[in-house]
Amino acid sequence: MPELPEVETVRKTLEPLLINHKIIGVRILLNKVIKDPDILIFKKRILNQTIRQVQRKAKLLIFVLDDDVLLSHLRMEGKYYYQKQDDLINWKHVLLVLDLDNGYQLRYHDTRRFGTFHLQTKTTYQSLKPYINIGPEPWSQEVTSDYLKNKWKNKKQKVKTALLDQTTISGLGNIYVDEVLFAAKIHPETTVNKLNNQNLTAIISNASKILKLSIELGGSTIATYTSSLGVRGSFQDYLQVHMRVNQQCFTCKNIIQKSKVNNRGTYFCNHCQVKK
DNA sequence: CTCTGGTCCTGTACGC
DNA sequence: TGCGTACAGGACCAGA
Repeated sequence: MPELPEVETVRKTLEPLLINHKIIGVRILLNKVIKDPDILIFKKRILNQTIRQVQRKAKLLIFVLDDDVLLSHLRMEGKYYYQKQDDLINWKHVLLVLDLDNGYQLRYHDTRRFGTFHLQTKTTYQSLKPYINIGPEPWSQEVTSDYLKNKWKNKKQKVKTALLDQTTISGLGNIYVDEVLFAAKIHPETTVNKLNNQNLTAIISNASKILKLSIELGGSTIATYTSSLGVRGSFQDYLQVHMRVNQQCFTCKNIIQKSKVNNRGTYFCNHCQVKK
């Protein structure tokens, strides 16, 4: 589920619950979710640190502790539950548990087991993976049509693929890229070196607009069977193309198409979105 | 260097 | 009902 608006919704929900609570226990039920440091060091270092803030960059959650930051990436299916130690839960897909000093637990749940954690020091994490690979968010001052033109001038990548690459513009995933390209009237298979100034400006402004609107609406909830923290957004009701194959385009009434672009399901209107 | 496709996983939907 | 297959919102990595 989680692209930038969904992760922001999780951040906003978690921060007031966790702030100023100390981690007094840690349980790791699947070792491979901890990318660094080694498990034993991870457990020892995180213990007795207090959660001071919950931040976010693009899709990466950043739990700011006393000395370290805990970086959490939800990938496809990661969710958090905040429950008392004896509250019932289906433990099958819980991969990590933090015990807090107020009797509650923060439980990380991930059916597909793609999520990742890094514990790094506050002073260095911004120059290390995974943070360093995350480019600016669409509303960053840095993101201008000249910036994109420079990044893309010699590239033959399809624009859909280029926008999923988090190093140039961050925060968009498969849903929002389809929506941004529809709003910008650009066909997803257009190669990025063919985009003109107007196209680039339209990508930036629509990416900002769509992500901000979705944040206001609590993100999108698509095919989410378990609600984590009661987080259910409503942006899915405003989707123009994503998940609308064989339905009529709201703009021109032609039929929405679905194809694969670099192996990702891609929805578009081939009348409104002209290929260059 | 750029770009593509496979891969990590489990669960669900759908066709036969 | 059962089985096989395709697919799912992300990102990394090998290899062309």
